[in-house]
Amino acid sequence: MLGIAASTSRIAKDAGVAEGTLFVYFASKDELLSQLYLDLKTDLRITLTAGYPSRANVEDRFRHLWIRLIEWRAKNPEKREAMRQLAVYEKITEAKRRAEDETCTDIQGMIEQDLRSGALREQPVAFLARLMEGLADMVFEMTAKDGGRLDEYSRLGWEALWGAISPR
Amino acid sequence: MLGIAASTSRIAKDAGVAEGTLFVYFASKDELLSQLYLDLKTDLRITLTAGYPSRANVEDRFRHLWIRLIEWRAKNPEKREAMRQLAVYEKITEAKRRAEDETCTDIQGMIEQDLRSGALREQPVAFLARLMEGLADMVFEMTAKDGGRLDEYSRLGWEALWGAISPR
Amino acid sequence: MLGIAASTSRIAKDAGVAEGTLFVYFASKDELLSQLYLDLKTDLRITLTAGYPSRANVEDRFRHLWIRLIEWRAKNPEKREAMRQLAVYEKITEAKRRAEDETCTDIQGMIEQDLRSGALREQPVAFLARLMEGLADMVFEMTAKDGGRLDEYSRLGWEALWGAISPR
Amino acid sequence: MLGIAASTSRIAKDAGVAEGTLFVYFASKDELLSQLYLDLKTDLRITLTAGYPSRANVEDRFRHLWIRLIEWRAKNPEKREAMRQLAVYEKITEAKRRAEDETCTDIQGMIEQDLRSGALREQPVAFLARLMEGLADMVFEMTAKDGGRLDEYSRLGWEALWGAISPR
DNA sequence: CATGAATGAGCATTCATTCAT
DNA sequence: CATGAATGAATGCTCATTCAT
Repeated sequence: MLGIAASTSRIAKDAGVAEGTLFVYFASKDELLSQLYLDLKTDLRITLTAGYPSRANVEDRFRHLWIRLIEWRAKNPEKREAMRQLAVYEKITEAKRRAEDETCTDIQGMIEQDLRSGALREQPVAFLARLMEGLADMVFEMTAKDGGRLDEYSRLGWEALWGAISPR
Repeated sequence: MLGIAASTSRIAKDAGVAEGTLFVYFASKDELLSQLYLDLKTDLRITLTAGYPSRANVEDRFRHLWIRLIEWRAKNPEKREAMRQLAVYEKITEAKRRAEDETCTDIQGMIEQDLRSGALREQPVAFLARLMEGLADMVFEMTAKDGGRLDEYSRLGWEALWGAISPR
Repeated sequence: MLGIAASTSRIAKDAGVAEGTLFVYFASKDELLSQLYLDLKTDLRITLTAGYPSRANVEDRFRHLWIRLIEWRAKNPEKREAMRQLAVYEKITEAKRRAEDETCTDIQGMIEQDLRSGALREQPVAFLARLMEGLADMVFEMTAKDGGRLDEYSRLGWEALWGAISPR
Repeated sequence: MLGIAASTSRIAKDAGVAEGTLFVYFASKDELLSQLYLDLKTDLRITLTAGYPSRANVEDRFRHLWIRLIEWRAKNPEKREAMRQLAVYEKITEAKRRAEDETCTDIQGMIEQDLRSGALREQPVAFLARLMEGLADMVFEMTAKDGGRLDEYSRLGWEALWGAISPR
């Protein structure tokens, strides 16, 4: 497992190194988890950004981000689970702040124009970013409960997202 | 702290009882946490339901729920933090299922009519409930970061929520 | 279970009294166990003594004791198990000493004459008593392993016993 | 103490290692106790076997085993006490089975011929092995009570043993 | 006397971290 | 730098014992 619960010995074994080696590179387990969190976030950001249709209209551009986000989670359930656990782990606050800064900077560049032009409801970028995450969470939770139908819930999530961020 | 991370000895001390006393009432720590989760959820549900304006239009009725939800969290930050941690704790699944059932049944009664009449976008009740929760999370996270301005973010959250659940 | 491992709460429940009541009658668990040990030993001694054929020859008299002993164990496996556990429990030494005194006094009366007349090999009564116990243990262990055949092993045990205590 | 009653922290302290170190080598306390039991049994078997006079007559050969057994116990009272406690501990059954198999295989080789030739009364090897053990127990118990005189009781024990296993 | 809720010392076990090699 | 054996503080849990009712 990639989560907090994994012991350092387990992590070391999975990584194919000795237990002590971990502490050559990370001063503590929390530092290791911080780095893991940052890596996961970077991995996700790269995925979202790749092939971003800069020239499309705002709805299509957001739909692109949404679809990529759903795909990434569908393909990397264990990474998502790890992120979910790390997100509520208090001892890596600094890493979370940095990760959010980076995510926001990324998205900021993509939508600055839209916010100014009124194509999106006025709102903080961080709020918008979290909204996407939260809705994606829901999509997968609902899917897990029903035992399938990801497409259906993905569409539902998109509608909620677009309704929430677009102007009336 | 009221969260998972708290050791039994810490919980006992906070509760003003001996460590062993905990296990007189709960067979295990997980059972204790399950009960805590159910209690917190019930506490919240009662708050939301109190004074519900059954006769108002759907938007006003939802705004009531939203405002109550924000108020509850503002007044009980430690309860909210506990719920957040418990929500990602896997060993109390059964308790979570029951809690959700109860929440959904509650809300179901309130909005069944609206879903049928088209006053709300068609969507699972569970989805809608989680959406409210998720948005409330965001409101407080943003507030915490900015160091205040709850009113502002509460309004922003409400707009996103209403945009997400009402028909276009 | 009647053994040491049983908790006081379990013992109390089995006895149909409240947990606290135990300590009205016994100052501590060890005292309770001591009394249990003495009671078990007395129970056994009574069984052995009942119907003792005082007038028979020494071999028949011992065979009587042996058969009774085997029967008691066969009928009361849980009592025997309790005694076995108590026998290696260090904190009830005093009770064990007393129990042995009583057992020996009993047997002493039965065989004093035989030891003096040379009908039995010269040996301490305690030794002889323990020999019977030890051989009975063996009989049941072997039987348990083989899954039956108590008669067979009982006969084997008797032969060993008689060989061990009778003069050459 | 080397027995079951000893806590892991006590065992660790006696062994001169940290508490955690114990669990590097043994998955659980029961595994530790199992290994301890096997080691003790092996230690004893080696002692008994060393210098066994294969060519002597059956009585002398058995007397050799008996004397060695008494000597081992006299020299290693704490080992004997540990074995006595472990013998009634149910959670190491597998270890006990293996230990007995090994002991019996050992003795079997020594006396197979004698059983067949009628130089020994017909009986299971396990029975015979336990008989020796039980008698040795008695010898030491009696000695402990009287405060000495091991020689005297050892002789008495031997006579009982030989009477019990040799043909009439 | 009888009760049983409350206690807290004690237990086996885990695991992040250290350090001699 | 890399290793992995050793560490010991911390954890969830048990249970003999106490004591107010």
